[in-house]
Amino acid sequence: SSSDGTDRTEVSTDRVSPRRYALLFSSSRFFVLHFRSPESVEMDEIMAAMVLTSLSFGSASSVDMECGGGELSDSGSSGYWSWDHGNGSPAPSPSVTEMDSSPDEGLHMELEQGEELNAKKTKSSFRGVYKCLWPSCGKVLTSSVGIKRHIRVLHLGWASCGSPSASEPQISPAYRPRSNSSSGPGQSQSSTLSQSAPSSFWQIHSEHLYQVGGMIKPRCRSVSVGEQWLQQNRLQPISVSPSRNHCSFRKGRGEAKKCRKVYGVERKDQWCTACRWKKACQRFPD
DNA sequence: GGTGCCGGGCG
DNA sequence: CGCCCGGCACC
Repeated sequence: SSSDGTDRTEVSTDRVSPRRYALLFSSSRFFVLHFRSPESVEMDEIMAAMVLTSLSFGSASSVDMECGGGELSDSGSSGYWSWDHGNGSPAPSPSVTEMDSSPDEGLHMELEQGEELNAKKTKSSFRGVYKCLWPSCGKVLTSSVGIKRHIRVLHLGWASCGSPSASEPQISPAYRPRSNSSSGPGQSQSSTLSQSAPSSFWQIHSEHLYQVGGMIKPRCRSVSVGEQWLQQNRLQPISVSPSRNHCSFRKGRGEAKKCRKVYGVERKDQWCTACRWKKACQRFPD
């Protein structure tokens, strides 16, 4: 459904602190500096998408403003966001909390020691000001939504947030940066979008999607039951052959005795209805 | 061949 | 939706 994307965006983190922004931005720089292959542009885009995704968690109201209210999607160039420092909107309170072992899944494992140091360095000069670390940009904004929009519009070239497939940002001409917004650095990069993603990023992204999807239990019963069965038997679900990893997967025989074995065919009237109807046994589930 | 049950048909 | 069954995979 089309609302999945936004739901997924709003779900998990309202606890991303400004420090987390700095971490993300610094990691962006990290990859920009270290990958100079032709795929670096793709990496930049995906990284920026991740940054945007995380930024959108920063303030719950910003998500609502964009996805719910629709101001952004309708008039992206209406100057809703402050493009310079003159707005006077209060900078986000730098409530720097210790980055504990909160379940931050993919993002956390991206941040390793070196980047962590870099992040701390960034954070020291990070007093409520958001600096775009896009290569050769360095735009400074005072609000998270501003920087978010900045990256989205200038560097990604897309502004809609309701796309169900977050991995496919689309270039929307209506949201191209205006001539007076800022002298467009990185415009040449925003013109080429690609579908392929570097494996590391893609793992994070797909894992996130997978985990979110896991909350919505798969409709196909044989998958979930099959996974339970596999876990009970200490087998790796990954070892399931790809030809039967979807709804066609048929779980193996469970160890539990079913109505047929317990009562026998001659006392079929004592079976559970599911067994009588040759469905999955409800009385003795695996 | 027995068993469990998915997929689908029927009323 | 209740009921039934063909057919398949597992044992």
